[in-house]
Amino acid sequence: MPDMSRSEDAAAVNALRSATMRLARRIKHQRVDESLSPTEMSVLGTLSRCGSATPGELARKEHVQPPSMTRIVAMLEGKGLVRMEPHPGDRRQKVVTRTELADEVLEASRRKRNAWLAELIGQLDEEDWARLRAAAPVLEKLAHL
Amino acid sequence: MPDMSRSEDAAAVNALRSATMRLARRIKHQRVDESLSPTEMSVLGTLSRCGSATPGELARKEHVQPPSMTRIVAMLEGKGLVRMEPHPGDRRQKVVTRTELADEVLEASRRKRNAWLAELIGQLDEEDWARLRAAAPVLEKLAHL
DNA sequence: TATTGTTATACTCTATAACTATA
DNA sequence: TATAGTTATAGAGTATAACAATA
Repeated sequence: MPDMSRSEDAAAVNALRSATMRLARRIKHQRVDESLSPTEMSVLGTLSRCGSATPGELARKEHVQPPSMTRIVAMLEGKGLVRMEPHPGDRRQKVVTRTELADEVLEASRRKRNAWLAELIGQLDEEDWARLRAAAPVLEKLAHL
Repeated sequence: MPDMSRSEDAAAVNALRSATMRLARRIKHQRVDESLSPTEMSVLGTLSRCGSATPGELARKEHVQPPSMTRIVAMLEGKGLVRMEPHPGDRRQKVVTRTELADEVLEASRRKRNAWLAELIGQLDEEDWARLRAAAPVLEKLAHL
């Protein structure tokens, strides 16, 4: 396991943190649909990963309070991006499912952001890109830990 | 230069984008001072990198409208985190400078986030960490392009 | 006349508290 | 009595429009 008492390692952690934050901020600016708030997009992303979910589950996953999720989900439903269905077996709950339109919006968003990032990466040399490519799966692992 | 027509490269770009966004979101949650908004912290970070700046410059760098920056800077001044001085040579403008207290807050924030990230990285094996360490400077380069 | 910064005002997003329906 | 979701209301953060001071 890595030993953070080494100062080069501490410096690498610092570089990683700072670069990740800054890069993420720039990626976030690349929005395909200005009419969807970041959280609304994020909810669609969560639904894409997890399939369907109840409003309560979504609120917990997005770190948002239940009343806020009520509003967000109602907005998404109004835009035709999710469907609300009764929960089978518990009539208090509801099930939120994304529509095909939502998949299209998500795909368009991914495409735009990937294109922007690819453009940026195009300015690196082969060696740097090879290092980045090797680290991509590690970053993914880290993001899911 | 990288060739994005290769599908493995496109997949790596996608992984990079998604992992960066998710990791950044988790780092952002590690806040040392709940009384400072993300943008306020960000302004302090900008002042730390660029030294002093006028409200107009800060508004452009933070992608915020001038009236919003007026409010933010006033808030930071009220908290003793920045000083406002007259601009030498143009009496319309002002110069915003961070205080020593701001440096302390920034340092504490960096420490907390680095510690959190180091903890996460501690769960990787040596090989993964070596890949990540090698990519850190490339990510930095990318974030500043 | 153009530019910098501010004031006044409105909108968006989210939170807390109180309520309804179901378990 | 506890839980899922909603309604009502308030607060934070940002935007646009109109204004003052200076270039």
